[in-house]
Amino acid sequence: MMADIGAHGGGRRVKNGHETLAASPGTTLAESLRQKLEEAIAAGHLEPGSRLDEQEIAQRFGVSRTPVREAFRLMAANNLVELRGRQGATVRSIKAQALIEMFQVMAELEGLCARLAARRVSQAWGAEIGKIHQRLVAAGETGDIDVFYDINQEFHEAIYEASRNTFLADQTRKLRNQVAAYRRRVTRMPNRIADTVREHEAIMQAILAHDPERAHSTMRDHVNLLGDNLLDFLAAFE
Amino acid sequence: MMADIGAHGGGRRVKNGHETLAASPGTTLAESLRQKLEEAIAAGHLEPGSRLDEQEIAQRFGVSRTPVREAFRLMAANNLVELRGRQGATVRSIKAQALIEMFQVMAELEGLCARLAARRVSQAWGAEIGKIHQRLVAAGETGDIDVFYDINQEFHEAIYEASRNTFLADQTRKLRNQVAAYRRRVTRMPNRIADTVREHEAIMQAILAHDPERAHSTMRDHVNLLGDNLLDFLAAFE
DNA sequence: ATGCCAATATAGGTATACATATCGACCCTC
DNA sequence: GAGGGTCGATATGTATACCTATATTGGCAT
Repeated sequence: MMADIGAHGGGRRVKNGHETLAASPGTTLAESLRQKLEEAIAAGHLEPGSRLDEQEIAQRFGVSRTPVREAFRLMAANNLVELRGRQGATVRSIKAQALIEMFQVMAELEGLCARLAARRVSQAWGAEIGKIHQRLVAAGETGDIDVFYDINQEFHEAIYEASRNTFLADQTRKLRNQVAAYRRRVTRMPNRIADTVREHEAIMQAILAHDPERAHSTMRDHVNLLGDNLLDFLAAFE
Repeated sequence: MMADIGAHGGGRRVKNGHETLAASPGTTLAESLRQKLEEAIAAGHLEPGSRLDEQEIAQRFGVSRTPVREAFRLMAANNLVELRGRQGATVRSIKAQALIEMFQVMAELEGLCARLAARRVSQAWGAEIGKIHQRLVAAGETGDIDVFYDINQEFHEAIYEASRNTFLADQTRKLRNQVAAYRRRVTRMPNRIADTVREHEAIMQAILAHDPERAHSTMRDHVNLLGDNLLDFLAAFE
């Protein structure tokens, strides 16, 4: 079922109770749609495997089919939807095997981020990541899963940036985005929060100690563990 | 300038001396266009930075603007063209800094391919890669640069496959494709052919010896060296 | 002469109309 | 009664017409 994707955001409101869509000049409808839909997928409002009906979405946002189609093409290239010619678009459903493969790559890329970060970080960055980590710990104690998830994301994002390799950061972000729909579920697993905090500490120490190899391996292990947890989680369902 | 992109390929020929376009059923015009254009870019027929005019291309292939636009969107997501809203599409021009970053990632990904390959390859694969390598050596001696380039590609492709991680293989292929337009030029550099042969031998030995770490490092070095050469080459021009 | 503003042209963005392939339902046959 | 084939509905793929934003060029003012 398609929940109320994009119910916030303040653009023009179109006539018949349609969803709103940012209409900032310089931006295009297709791009706005892509953002909205990707958010909806990442947030789990659009189930993997569910069909994306061009007309329905066009009506929902009060636009024609053309920008909707273009948004689909954009997302297809991000591996977020599958386009099977003449058979419509579906939210990409990732099989366990594919997830294993993706985590293997992601572990390597995030590991590279950490390695580069270890070589390049400044003192100021150390203070910043420290603050993020403190907030993560706090959220862990509160038990607010959604907040924890977001701060966790911030932590990794900070390391992407610290790698000072924008291409690498982009690639890693994209990949992270692809598995986001699945990843979110894992946060709710028994020891995941405590483990995450501990693993983040190890990563942080390695980076701040300017130890590239240790930064690499701790980060890689962290991502792989998450992947393992995710697979356990999926296995429990099917 | 736009050379004779897609002058070969045997689909229906459209009325007014247009380019041909494969019309295999089950495939879409947008997809066919994407392939043609990506080939043209990789082959260097479309210079980085050159403008892609929707109407011109539509006319050239005898289709409407719609599939052309969709092909652009598809390619944009592959990072092969840049779409600046309302300002048309251009073949992506990669700056030296970006190339450095991309090679850093590519080295890691190809390294991972090699590492996995070392763990997984069979005896049969060893024979096959050996044959490819022999052909590479032969082409090197002949001095046929284009053939050498293609066989070189085959060698790497064989390792992608051997990693048995289709996602990784896809990612690596895509990345390779993105720098293809630049990469081709490097093959013509003084010692590149001899170096390539030597480096490939080291990689091959490591993989066949089932030594993951050595496979990783030799491959990583190989890619990094190529990147360095490419940067030298570019530096000589600007 | 140079710089800024405005008007116009061009081309990308969007909407809609049309063609065609796929899927499902219903009927006929075995 | 079951299975297959055909016909029709629906949605995707494509074409085209229209709208609007951006760029360019020319004129005017400083």
